[in-house]
Amino acid sequence: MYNGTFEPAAESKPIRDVAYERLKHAIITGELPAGSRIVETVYAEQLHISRTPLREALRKLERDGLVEYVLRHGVVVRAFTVADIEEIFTIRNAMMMLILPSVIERVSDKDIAELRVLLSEMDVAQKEEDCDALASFNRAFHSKIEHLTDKKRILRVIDDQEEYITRFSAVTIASIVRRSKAHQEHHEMVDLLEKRDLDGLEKLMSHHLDESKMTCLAAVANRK
Amino acid sequence: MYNGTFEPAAESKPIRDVAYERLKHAIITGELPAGSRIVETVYAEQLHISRTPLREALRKLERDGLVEYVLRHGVVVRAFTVADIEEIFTIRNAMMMLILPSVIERVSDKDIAELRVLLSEMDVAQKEEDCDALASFNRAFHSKIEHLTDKKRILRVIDDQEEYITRFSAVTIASIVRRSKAHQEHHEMVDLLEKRDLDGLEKLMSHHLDESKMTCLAAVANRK
DNA sequence: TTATTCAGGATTGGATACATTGTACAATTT
DNA sequence: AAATTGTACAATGTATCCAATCCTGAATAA
Repeated sequence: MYNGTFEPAAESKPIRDVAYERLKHAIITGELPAGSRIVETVYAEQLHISRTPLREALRKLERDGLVEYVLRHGVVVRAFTVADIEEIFTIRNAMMMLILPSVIERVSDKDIAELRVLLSEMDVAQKEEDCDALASFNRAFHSKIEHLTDKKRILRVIDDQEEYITRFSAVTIASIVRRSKAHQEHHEMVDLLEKRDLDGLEKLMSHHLDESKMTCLAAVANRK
Repeated sequence: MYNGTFEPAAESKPIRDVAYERLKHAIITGELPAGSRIVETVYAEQLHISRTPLREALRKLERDGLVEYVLRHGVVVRAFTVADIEEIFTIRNAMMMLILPSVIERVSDKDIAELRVLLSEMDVAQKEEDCDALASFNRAFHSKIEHLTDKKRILRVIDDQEEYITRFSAVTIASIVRRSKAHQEHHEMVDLLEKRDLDGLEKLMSHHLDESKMTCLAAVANRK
């Protein structure tokens, strides 16, 4: 009888997925700015992999719309215009309204308790003005709420769109005024969730996303 | 002086894209039913290509959500549940409402004339009960209207969702009652477009998509 | 009979080699 | 000098090769 421990069975992701995530992260954070050309041989070498898995990763990024494939020229990181940001938030807002009923319906007291824990961590980050921490907490907070839905496909659309704007989240959070207001709204959201107040949550969330969009647009416009 | 004709410069797509489209088509039409395993060597041979481009095509399908990747087992065609169809139509409807204002704003008399040409072709197909032709005309009709918008990202979401339900369009059109009603509504849509009646178009489109959803759901439920 | 082991084939993961295409720039021609 | 051609280099497109893993099923042991 085998009495040892089970090895995690080398549940390693394929290397192509590692490459995919690394590249995606680089694009989203702006490390790879729009217009950058991704030359296969260069990045294969840099990631210490061969071209085959790297190319598979590029094909995924292509379908994500993060890079553009130019016939026989390879891929180039795509640019984001103000119109893009506008649309992304529009989509996100509309999709959010579609899932909120199911979120209210499915949220448990345990979920709310967990959200409150997150909020208290965010309180600290807010007080200490730790924008990096706040950015990732924000994302976790919204993600947690969204994932309460059972509408997998709508959720996927939201997730996709959010990925696009992650690259701007740092910029958005830099605004002190908005940061404090948003933080307050996050608290209100959990209160409304606890009360199962769909109407109130819809209004607040819609407002919250609109404000976020405005700040984002302003920040991006300023940067130019 | 060169006086001949210009060759189309062999603007051939990469083989991986051909493979991608072929496989996508096979999945969408149901030729490759849900649950089918796609073995790389088998399909590479069948398409007379090597595994490399085929794998790139599979990675695209993976991001499309049409196939599922199982660790070290390759890809399997994903199944569609009733809930999926429900969500797909919900997304499509919501996104449609978001672009209609821009559609009304941008539609030209030339566009309307072209839509009427399409409609007259659809009249014939409708009269002759040529469901295949009607299915592709339907798609072309809706596609033409949607593409009048300048909201590229929202359009992309719509297109993505529509791709998913293409596999059911034949089923939907099979319903004689719905077919005739839908055909009539298509005529009304162009009338409303011509009048630039946003309100009317929103109502009609929303109703149209709802009816389409119902028929689709009924057809799929029956098939089991 | 039933459980187990182990060999062999099948399949995916990844790397490498070769082919094709495109680009840059120098050489040449007008 | 301007335009054109040619050539070398660089990058992508595709095929093939090898390794690692998984599955199957026969052979064997309990």
